[in-house]
Amino acid sequence: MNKENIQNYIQTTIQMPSEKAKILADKFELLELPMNELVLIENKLTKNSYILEVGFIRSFTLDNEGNEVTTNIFSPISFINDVMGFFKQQPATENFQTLTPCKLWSMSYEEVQTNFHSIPEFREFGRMMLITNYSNLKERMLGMIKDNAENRYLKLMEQHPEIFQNVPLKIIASYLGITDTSLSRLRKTISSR
Amino acid sequence: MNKENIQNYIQTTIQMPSEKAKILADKFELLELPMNELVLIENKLTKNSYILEVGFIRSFTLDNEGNEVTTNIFSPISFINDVMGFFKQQPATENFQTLTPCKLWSMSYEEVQTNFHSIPEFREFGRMMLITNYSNLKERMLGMIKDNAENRYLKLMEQHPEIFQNVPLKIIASYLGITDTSLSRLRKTISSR
DNA sequence: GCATTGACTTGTCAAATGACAAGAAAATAC
DNA sequence: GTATTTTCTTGTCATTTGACAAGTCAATGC
Repeated sequence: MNKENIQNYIQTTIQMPSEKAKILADKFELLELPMNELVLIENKLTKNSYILEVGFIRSFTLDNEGNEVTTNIFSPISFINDVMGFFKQQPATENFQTLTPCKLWSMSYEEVQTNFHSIPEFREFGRMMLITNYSNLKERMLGMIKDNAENRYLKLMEQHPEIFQNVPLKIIASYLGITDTSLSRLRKTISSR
Repeated sequence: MNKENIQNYIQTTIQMPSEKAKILADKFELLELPMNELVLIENKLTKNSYILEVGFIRSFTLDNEGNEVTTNIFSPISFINDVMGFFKQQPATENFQTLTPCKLWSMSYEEVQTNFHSIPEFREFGRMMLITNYSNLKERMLGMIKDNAENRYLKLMEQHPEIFQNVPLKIIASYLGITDTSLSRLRKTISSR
């Protein structure tokens, strides 16, 4: 089982000897999922943490009218978790769903706890995941406030072009905070100039 | 100098002996500010952390059209900081401004670092501030997605009625993501039924 | 191949919201 | 007290956006 990518991911997140990173990487278990599978479910306890090596995953929740709203789209390599729920061992506040067949690496809550205690580098890795997640959330929040839909679209296009090759536009629209109809019009306007 | 409130705040955040909480509280320095004063400034390094004991503070940033957008409104007792900037010692991503005369308790970055190392309870307190902040941000994000302006208004009214007694409606409107005009109409609609 | 399904685009219309301006009300300064 | 400034409300109008429906296109299943 080739865990080189995971090892690299861990190592680029937190500086550590590559043997240490290898030991950590070895603690994750392979999980392959088909398309449209739920990885985490809202209101259910989060039992595992995941690293996404291949494929695309989105998180979503329902608004008060019952419409699905995509809150995030993850491309490889990403740490996948309802961070808050996991760290506090509370139910997840969102659903996570595969958008393509996915190759994930999984670690159970108990395993995480054990490794937190015994491996300082892992603790540091976990802390960094929390901080990164917070950072991303804040940036997204500010983006939603500061930019209009067109700018959000252009930014996503620039920062994550791979998403447009792999994720349906209606999901992307929902992530951008607009309807698929509006996104379609937006794309038309942009391409016509 | 009466630091009872601060001591209580620390103690309700993290369980600890009251002597410990007293020691921590004693490390904060009093700072009294008039209305409309900037506490933290966007793109400047965050030198201090604050606890707000009396008064109201907002955080805001500018959107791409140059309009001020209020991202948060803090009532006492709150921990006031650009958490991410402070922990990473990067420039703040938002401005923080007093909306009324304020009584704050301040601790410098160096002091925080020292206490982090020497006092485990303080480290724990800091970690809890990060988590609380993250939680709030996420809840706000989901609220912005799930609720319409009216529901956001009603929620704020319910959870923080004191804000309506102390903060101009135009600031509240901006926080709710609508114009002051729309908020005014919203209030009219609500009160007329 | 054809049928079916889902994704995407486009048109029409309605509703929500913002921009702007004017005026009322409240707070503050003098 | 009055004057001045700021906040808040309200009206009008334009723009944006969504809801809904119809139709195109592409992928998949049989």
